[in-house]
Amino acid sequence: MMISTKGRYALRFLVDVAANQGEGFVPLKDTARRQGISEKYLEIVVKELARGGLLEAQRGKGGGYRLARPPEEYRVRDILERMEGPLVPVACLEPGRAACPRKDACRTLPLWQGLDRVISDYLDRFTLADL
Amino acid sequence: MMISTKGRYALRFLVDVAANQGEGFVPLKDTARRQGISEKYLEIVVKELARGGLLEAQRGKGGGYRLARPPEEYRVRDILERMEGPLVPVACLEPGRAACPRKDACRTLPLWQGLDRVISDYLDRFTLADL
DNA sequence: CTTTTTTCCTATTTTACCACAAGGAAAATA
DNA sequence: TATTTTCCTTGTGGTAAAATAGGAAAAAAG
Repeated sequence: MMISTKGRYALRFLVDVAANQGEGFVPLKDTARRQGISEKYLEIVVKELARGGLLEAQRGKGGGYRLARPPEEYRVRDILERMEGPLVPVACLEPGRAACPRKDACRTLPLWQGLDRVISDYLDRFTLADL
Repeated sequence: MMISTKGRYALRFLVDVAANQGEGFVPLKDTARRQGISEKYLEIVVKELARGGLLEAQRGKGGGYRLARPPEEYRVRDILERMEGPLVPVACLEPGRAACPRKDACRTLPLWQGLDRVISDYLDRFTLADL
């Protein structure tokens, strides 16, 4: 599996907030109920989004979350990478990794590079506004 | 990560066998050495390929493995799915799974279906002969 | 028939991550 | 001051990845 609940919930949360924020803030509790996601677990996910500057938070009564920017500025790939780490399909393509000693002779490397490319390109074509 | 060492090793093993089988069998030990893979672990991977009919095995001296068919009849996707299970990017697309109750309202489902499509299409374009 | 080479089989281990659950502290509003 | 919300820490049960260990069974060569 490439995308865990962390990434999927993050996306669903953002879409829900985008759809339900008028001028104010959307409390996590409401989204959790609407989306049928465990409140406590969603907290973990959302906190990560807030730390990444994707969400603005407001505590206390009338508080909650809202998008930090307009929906069309959220690339799906950025959201997912924040939660999942790099979305490479195989370990040998991970950034910041010592180059594989067989990289020049490896018959399969080009295959993985192509796959990585295809996935990245696809996910770059979508923003929150498209959902 | 989408593809684990199981899938990657399987592919490398098959490529190595294809390249090194003349008329006879290629012993696992040799491939393990050439590819720098743990012999014992590679056994597990290869046994799965043999059970799936992708390889023919011969025990004893002069034995080893060879391809059951010509290289161009091995689709990369089939090889990987044998080792990894279904290659879907998210759990909700797993075959034989109860349909998600929100599937009609889900804003993100089409995104995942498209991603799944893109990945499958890419991996269907390659066979062992291409590597 | 014995030795060597190879695949075949079962079990165990280590490590890491996933998907939560629990309980409260701190802030903000009414 | 009471209530609502986010924030923070900690624990937990399950599952999978990536091996490792130790031998049994077959096949060929001597």
